[in-house]
Amino acid sequence: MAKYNHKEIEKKWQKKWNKDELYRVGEDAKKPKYYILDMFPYPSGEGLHVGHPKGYIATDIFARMKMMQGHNVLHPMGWDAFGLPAENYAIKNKVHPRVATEKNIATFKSQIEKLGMTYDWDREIDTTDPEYYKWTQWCFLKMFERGLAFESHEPINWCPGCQTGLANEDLEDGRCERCDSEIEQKPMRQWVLKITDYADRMLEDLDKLPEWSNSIREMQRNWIGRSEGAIIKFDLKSESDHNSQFSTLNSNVEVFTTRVDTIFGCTYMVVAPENPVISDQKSVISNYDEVQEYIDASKKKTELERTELQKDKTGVEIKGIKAVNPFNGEEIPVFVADYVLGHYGTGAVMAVPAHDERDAEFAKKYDLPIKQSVAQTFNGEGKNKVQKDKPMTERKTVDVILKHWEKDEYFCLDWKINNWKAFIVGGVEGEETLEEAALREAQEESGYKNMKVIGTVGQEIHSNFYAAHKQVNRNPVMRNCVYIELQDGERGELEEEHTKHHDGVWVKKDEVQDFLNLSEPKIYFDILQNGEKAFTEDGTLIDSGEFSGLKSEEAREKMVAWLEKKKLGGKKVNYKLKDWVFSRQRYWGEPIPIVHCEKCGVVGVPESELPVKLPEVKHYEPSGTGESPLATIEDWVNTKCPKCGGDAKRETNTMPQWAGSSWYYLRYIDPKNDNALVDKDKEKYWSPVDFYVGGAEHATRHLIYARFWHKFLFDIGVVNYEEPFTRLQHVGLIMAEDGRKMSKRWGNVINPDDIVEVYGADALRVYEMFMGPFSQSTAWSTKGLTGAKKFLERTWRLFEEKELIDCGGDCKDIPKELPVLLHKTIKKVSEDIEGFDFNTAISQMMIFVNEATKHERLPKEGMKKFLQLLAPFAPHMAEEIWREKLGEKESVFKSTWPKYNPKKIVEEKVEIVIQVNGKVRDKIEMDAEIDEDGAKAAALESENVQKHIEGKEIRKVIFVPGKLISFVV
RNA sequence: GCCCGGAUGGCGGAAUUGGUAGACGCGCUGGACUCAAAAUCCAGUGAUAGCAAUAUCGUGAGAGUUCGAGUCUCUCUCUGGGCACCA
Repeated sequence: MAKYNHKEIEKKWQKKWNKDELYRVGEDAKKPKYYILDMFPYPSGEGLHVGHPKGYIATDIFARMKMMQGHNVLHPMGWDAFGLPAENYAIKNKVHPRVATEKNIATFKSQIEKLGMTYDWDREIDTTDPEYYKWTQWCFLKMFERGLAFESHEPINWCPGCQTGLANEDLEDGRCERCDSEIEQKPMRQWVLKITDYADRMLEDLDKLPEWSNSIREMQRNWIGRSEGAIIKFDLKSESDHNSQFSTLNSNVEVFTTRVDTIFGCTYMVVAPENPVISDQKSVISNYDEVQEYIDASKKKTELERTELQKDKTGVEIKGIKAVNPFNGEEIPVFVADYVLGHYGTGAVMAVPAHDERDAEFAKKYDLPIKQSVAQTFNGEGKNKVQKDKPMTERKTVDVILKHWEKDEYFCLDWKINNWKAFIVGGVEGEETLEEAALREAQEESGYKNMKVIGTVGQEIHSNFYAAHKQVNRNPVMRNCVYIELQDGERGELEEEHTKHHDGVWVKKDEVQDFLNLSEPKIYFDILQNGEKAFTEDGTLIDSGEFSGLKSEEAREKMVAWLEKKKLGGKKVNYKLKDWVFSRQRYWGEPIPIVHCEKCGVVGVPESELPVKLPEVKHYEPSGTGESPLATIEDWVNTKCPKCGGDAKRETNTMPQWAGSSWYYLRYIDPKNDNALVDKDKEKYWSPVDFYVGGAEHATRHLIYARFWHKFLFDIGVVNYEEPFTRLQHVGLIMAEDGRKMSKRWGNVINPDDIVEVYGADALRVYEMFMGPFSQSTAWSTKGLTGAKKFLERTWRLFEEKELIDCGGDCKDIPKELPVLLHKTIKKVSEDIEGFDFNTAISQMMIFVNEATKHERLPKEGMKKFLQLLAPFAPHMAEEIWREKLGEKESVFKSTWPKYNPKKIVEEKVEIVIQVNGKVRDKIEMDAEIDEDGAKAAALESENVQKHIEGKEIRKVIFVPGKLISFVV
C-alpha cells in the first residue's frame, strides 16, 4: 500500500462487491427489515449531473449503516421511463422511444454504479417493460371494475404544445408544466380516476405520518382543499311584461357557501358563465344577447387570462329574473361574472359584499348595496371579562374621531382611571341618530363649538365586557363611529364632569395608532386612513332575524339545520382537488386496457389478455385531433369484444407518466412475479417503505397519486397497510457554482463521471454530504470538493504512516483524549446518519482525524471502529484499508456497527464558564462533578472575576453543573 | 393576498432544555520544506481599541421577557417555497 489511488481502489471493490453479491437481499425472518427507497429517476437523454445522485448517496450511506447494524436492507433502483421527452426525441430523430430509453437507462446506470451504490440490481424495474406495465394496467382494470375509473366529457386542460389533455397537477400557473404553453379548456372524452372519493381519507391519514415534514403535509392539505359549508336553494322569479312585478318561476339556483351565517347580508347573486341556469331561463331573460355576449367573451379567455385579470372584476346583470333569499324573502338581482368559477361548488354564489372581499370589489364597481350582518366582536379579558352573576345591559355607543381645524391632529382622551387611551365615546340616547349623538358628545367632551359631521366610519362592532365602575356587564356594547371635522378653534368652558375622568389631548396623525390602546378605536382609525375592507372573520350576527345575536359558528349550525328542515339545502363539503384526468393522447405510455364495443359499450380487457402491449407505429406524432397516434394502427385498434365476440375497437388513449410511478415501490418487493402484482407474504415482510427520499417538487403530484393508489390497493386487499411511506425526506438541490440551476441551457452542468475520474467517488460522496444541511439547496464548489478529498487523504495517511498498537481494548500508552473522542464520534455519527445530518457527522470525523494526526501511535481497535464509521461515506477507501491494510477477511460492510459506551464520553475535567451579570469573565478547568460551593470558591479566586465583583454585593448565584456558574451583583 | 420555511464572519455552514456564538470546511495572511513552484505541514483569521492582559460591540431591523437570548414573545424588512377569484 502506498499513495491513495482512488481509480484503482474504486474499480477493484465495485467488481468484488458485485461478484460477492454483497447487496442481494431476500426475506429473512431472523433479521429486522428496513426498506429505504429513492424516488426513481426519469432516464433523460442528458444523463445525470452531480446534483441528481445527492439523494442516492444519502440513502446509500443510510442503507450501509443499517446493514452493519444488523438489518435486512432493501434498497432498490429502477426507471420511470414512460414520458414525453423520449417521445419528442423519437419524433425529432426517428428513433423508437424504446431504443432511446434503453440507451439512456444504460448511461444512467453506469453513472450511478460508478458511485459505489448498494442497489440490488436483481430487483431493477422499468415502467416501460410490458411485464411491469401489465400490472399498471391491472390496477386500472380493478379501478374500472369498481367505478373509480370512468369516462367523462367534461372540459379538461388541453396543452396545445404537447397536444394532449393534462391533469390539474400538471399545470403551473395556468401553463403546461413541461412546455410552458398556455392551457386551454377543451371538452373531450377522457378517462378520469375518482381520486376525490379518497380525499377525506388522504386528509385524515396525514395525521398518521408524524415523520413527514409539516410543510409537506400542509401542502397536501391545501391541495386537497377541503371546505365545509352549505348548499342553499334560491328560488327564481321572473318579471312579467305588464306590471313589472316578479312572479315565482318553478326553478331555483343552488349556491355553495362556507359562510351561511352572513346570508342576511346577501345583496345579489352571481352565477358562473358556465352555469346552465342561463340557457334554461333564456325565455325570461330580457337582455339575453348582452348576457350571451359576455359568456362568449369569457369563454375565449384562457384560465390564465381569467385569473391574471383577477383584480378587475367584470360581469353583467341578468335582467328579467330575480333570486329570492330563502331566509328573508328578499328579491335580489342576479349577475353573471367570471370571477365565479364553473367547476367549483355549484358554479353560483350568494354575494355578501360586507363580508367577502371579492363581492365587495364587485359591489363597489357596479354600485350594489352593501349590508352588514355580522359584527366584529371583542370580549373583555381579565378584569374586563363578563361576570355571569352581574346584570347584563345592552348599550349603543358612538366613537367620535374629531379632527383639528387646521393641523393633521386628532382629539383623543387620556383616561386617568382605567388607563384607557381612546377617542371620545358616548351613548346614543333615545331617538337620536348616530350623527346627532356624535355631534352632541363631541361638543360636550371637547368644548369646541363649531364642527361638521363628515360621515360614519366602518361597521358596527360589538364589545362584551364588565364595567367595574358601574358593576354591570356591557353585553353587548354596539359601537359605531362618526368622523367630525372642527371648523375653528372657538371653545367654551368644560364642565367638571367631563374633565374629572380624563384629559383631552391632540395627537398627530402618525402617532394616533401608537397612542390608542383599545382595539375598537384602532380599527376605526385604520379604516378612516386606509379605507374599508370587508369584515371576513367570524363575529356576532346582527339584523339577521331570529338568528341575530348568535355567534357565527353557532349560527352556521342552526341555519344549516333550518335549511335541512325546510328542504332548501343543507350541509355540503367541497374540495379543490379535482378528479384525476388519466388519459393522454400520446404514444409513449401504457395503453389503457379497454375496448369499445358497439353492442356492449365500454368493456375492460380480461386479465388473462394483459398486458395490452404498445404496438409499433411508423409515426409518433400526436394527431392533433385529440386522438393518440395509436388510432392510426388499424390492425391494433380493430379487435373483438371480450364479452360478445363482436367487432370492437381498442381504447387508443394512453396513461399519464404518473401511472407507473404510483405503485412502483411495491414491485421492487417482488419484481419478477408473473401471477400477482406482489406476493402477499413478501409484501407483508417488506412493507411499508420505512424511508422515502426524493425531490420536494413531488409534494403534491406523485405523493398525492401514490397515496391514493396505495389506499385503493389496500381496499382491494393487495397491501396490508394504509400509508405507503412512513418517513419522508426531501433532497435540497445542488445549484451550479454560478448560483443558477444546473442546465444544459446555461452550460454549467457538471457530470459526476468527470468528478469520479479526477477526485474519486468517495470524495464526491463525502463532499456532497458535507456541503450543508441535506434538505437545503447549496451551490456546487470545486474548492469545497478538494477539502473533502484532503480529508480522505489525511485519513489514508493515518493508516499508512502511524504505528497502530494492538493492545486489546485497553491501551495504556496512547493519548487518553482519543478514546473519549472516539466514543463521542461514534455517538454523533450514528445519530447524525439516522437523522440525515450528514454534514455534522463528517465534521465530527474530521475532528477525530485532526486529533489522531497529532499522535504517532494509535490504538488499532479504536482506529478500526473509526474506519467502520467512515465506511458508509467512503466505502471504497474504507474497504481497501479494512481488507488490505488491516487484513480483515470479510467486507467491512459485514462487520458490526460500533456502539459507544456512555461512560466513556464523560470527561473528568471540564471547563466551567464564569459569568458576572450574564457576561463571561473567565473559564476555569474543574472536576466535571464539582458542586456549587466548590465551583463558587474556585470562581471567586479568579482575578478577572474579582475585578468585576469588587465592591459589589453578590445577590444571586446560578449554577449549571458541568457548564457554568453565574454571579448576579 | 394567504400558508409554510429561512436570514449567523470574505464564503458553505456549526451551536441539547435559553448557558463559552462562529465547530468543521473553503478562502485569506504569515512561517517551514524547496533553486523555485505545486503538494504537504505549522501558526493566525468576526469587528474596533491596545505591545499585551483585556475591554467594548457583534447572529436581518426594532422592542420585550430573563442573571443570561442566535435560541422564547410581539412588530417590521428582505428572501426561498407552496397556494391563489376555491365563495
